[in-house]
Amino acid sequence: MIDPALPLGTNGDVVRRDNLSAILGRVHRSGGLSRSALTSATGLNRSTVGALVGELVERGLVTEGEPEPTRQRGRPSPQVLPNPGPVVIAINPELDAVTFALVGLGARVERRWRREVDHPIGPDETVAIIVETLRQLETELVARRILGIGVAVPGIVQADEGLVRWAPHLGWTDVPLAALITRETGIEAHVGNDASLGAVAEHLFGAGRGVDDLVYLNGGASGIGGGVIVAGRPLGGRSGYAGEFGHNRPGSSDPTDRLSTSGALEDEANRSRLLRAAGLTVADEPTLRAELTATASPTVRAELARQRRVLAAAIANAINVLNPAVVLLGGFLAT
Amino acid sequence: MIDPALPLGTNGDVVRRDNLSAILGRVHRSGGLSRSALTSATGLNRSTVGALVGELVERGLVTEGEPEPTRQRGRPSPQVLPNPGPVVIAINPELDAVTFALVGLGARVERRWRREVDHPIGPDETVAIIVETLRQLETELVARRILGIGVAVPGIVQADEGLVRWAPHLGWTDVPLAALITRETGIEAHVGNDASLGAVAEHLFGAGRGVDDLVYLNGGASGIGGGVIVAGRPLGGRSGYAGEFGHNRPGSSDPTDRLSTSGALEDEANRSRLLRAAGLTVADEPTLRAELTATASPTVRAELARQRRVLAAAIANAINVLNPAVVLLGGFLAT
DNA sequence: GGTGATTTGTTGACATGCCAAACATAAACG
DNA sequence: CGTTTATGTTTGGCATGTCAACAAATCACC
Repeated sequence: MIDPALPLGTNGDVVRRDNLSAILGRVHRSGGLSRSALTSATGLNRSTVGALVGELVERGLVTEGEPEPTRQRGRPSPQVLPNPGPVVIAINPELDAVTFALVGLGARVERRWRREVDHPIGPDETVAIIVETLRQLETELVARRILGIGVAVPGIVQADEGLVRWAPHLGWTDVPLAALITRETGIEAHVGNDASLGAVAEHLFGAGRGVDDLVYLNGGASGIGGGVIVAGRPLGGRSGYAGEFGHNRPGSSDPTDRLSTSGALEDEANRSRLLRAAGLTVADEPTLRAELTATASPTVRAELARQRRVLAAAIANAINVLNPAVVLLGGFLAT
Repeated sequence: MIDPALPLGTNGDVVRRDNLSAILGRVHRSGGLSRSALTSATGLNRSTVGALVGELVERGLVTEGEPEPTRQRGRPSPQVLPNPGPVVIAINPELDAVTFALVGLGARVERRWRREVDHPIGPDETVAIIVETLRQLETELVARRILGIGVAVPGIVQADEGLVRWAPHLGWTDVPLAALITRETGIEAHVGNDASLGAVAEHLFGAGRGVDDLVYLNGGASGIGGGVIVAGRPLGGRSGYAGEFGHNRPGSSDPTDRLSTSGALEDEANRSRLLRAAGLTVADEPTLRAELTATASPTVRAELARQRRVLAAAIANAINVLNPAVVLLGGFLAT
């Protein structure tokens, strides 16, 4: 009883789940691969892989297809493909709209749509929109198997509890979002920080594929969010609040780099400062980008250079502490 | 073959090793606990725990002792104690001395001694000192079972390869230290960064006991080292270089807080600045501490306050990113 | 086109490790 | 001193992965 969080013992069931998960995970991430590839990738026995794949087929999670024509000798190995049936629903509530996506195994985005909103919406209204949207899709969804709902929230989230602690952008505080959604829809729901989930996505399917230690910084309209992958797993911290790079105060060699009183990264380097410097009021990302690359204005270029310096200092700090293999920038930071 | 670092499959052997390790780890960390406590802590079956403990007894790693008198009903459960026989040798090479310790299971430090050196020593000389010291202890050690050697190096270390990449303090570069030691002594050797290992120690036995997410900062004579525990495991980063807080440049609200050109934490907050402010040239930790607490000099107090601010900014950054449950300070930082 | 080499799926025997249940043991309670 | 309770011990059973032998499917070579 000294340390309840210490690793527990392992028993047979755990092994099976582990191996099923290893197989399914690989199929999901690769979008389909041969059984023999699975055998060598997992280090398991041929017969074991056969049994595991069989179980996944039975459960309707994968299908086996024709072997890919290969120029190799030997008996061809059938492709193990993600079953197109089961889907999850991905939801991203933002200030101006709620975005939905229907995602199948293999990370295939089947559909994607937005529900615009003309005013900031609270949790209840968000859940109502979700319920309504699902109802509209009922005929389509009834034939499918819905595995779950995942919500990416711009704010501080306690993922294991499904709790939105604080989403300043949306004006939410202490919302048990996962529980609310599950109650109204009957579907298992999970909640996460948008930037953390972005980091996971980049790690599994994006630019950080195959890299087990990465830092992901995403510049949104209202701030800078971050996600960290450590040893292939998302960095959560004590209660899942990790990755708040935006509130960091990076040191810079030039005091004039500092414009805000706080000195926090997201106060120094942000989109609205760029817009202001460029003389724009509102602009989507491509427009802003074009303006910034085209301009010859020394003011704009200076502001760009300043933000780059601040950002670089913040990233340098992160690299010192986390030693990631790559640092990925998203949103306006990419610009 | 998409991602070789992904989790492999699990088979029977892994389960057994895992469970033996779970039991031994708990006994080691607690210094001894009852079999029934092990059962509930691991979640394994009574009979399984019995078998596992039996195997560990057979291997000479634990012993079973008299049950502790308890006021409970029921058959008393025997204590599972670390076997005092096997030991590891802990080594910490520093600028002025090499420190050795003989540590048994249960983290009992049996002996500890220093070999002073009057000049900076290279890797070969260090290994020679180790060999010589072991030879002196031969009569004592021959009866014991030496499980391994662990070296805590002040510098950047690639732990999995046993490689010291860069130890500026010692002047070492790219030293395959573990291999050298193993070659000369025939004993399995492991190498790690001193601050990282310090973090692990605090996590398992010290102030961070029972806490799975912590940051440990250690102020030494020549800089600031850091170690991070994430989800109960040391944070390594891509190649084990993580935790270099000392090179971070924290932002501060007051530009006058910045004295060095680099702005790096260990250039701003360090021991020699404190010594200089206090008007001392050399002092051990207690002396310095006494001087600092006793003094009323405004210069000294200002310097203390300044270092505190810089340190606080650095820690705040770390908290934002890592969300640890605790931050531990060691060395002069504690002062 | 046929034959052999090669790779991989399939099947059944086997080993291993954990669990569950029945029993044994040792303490506290009344 | 019997009952209750907690826990060690033993036995049998079950799940799971491995191994070896065999079958199937492809390529290479003649």
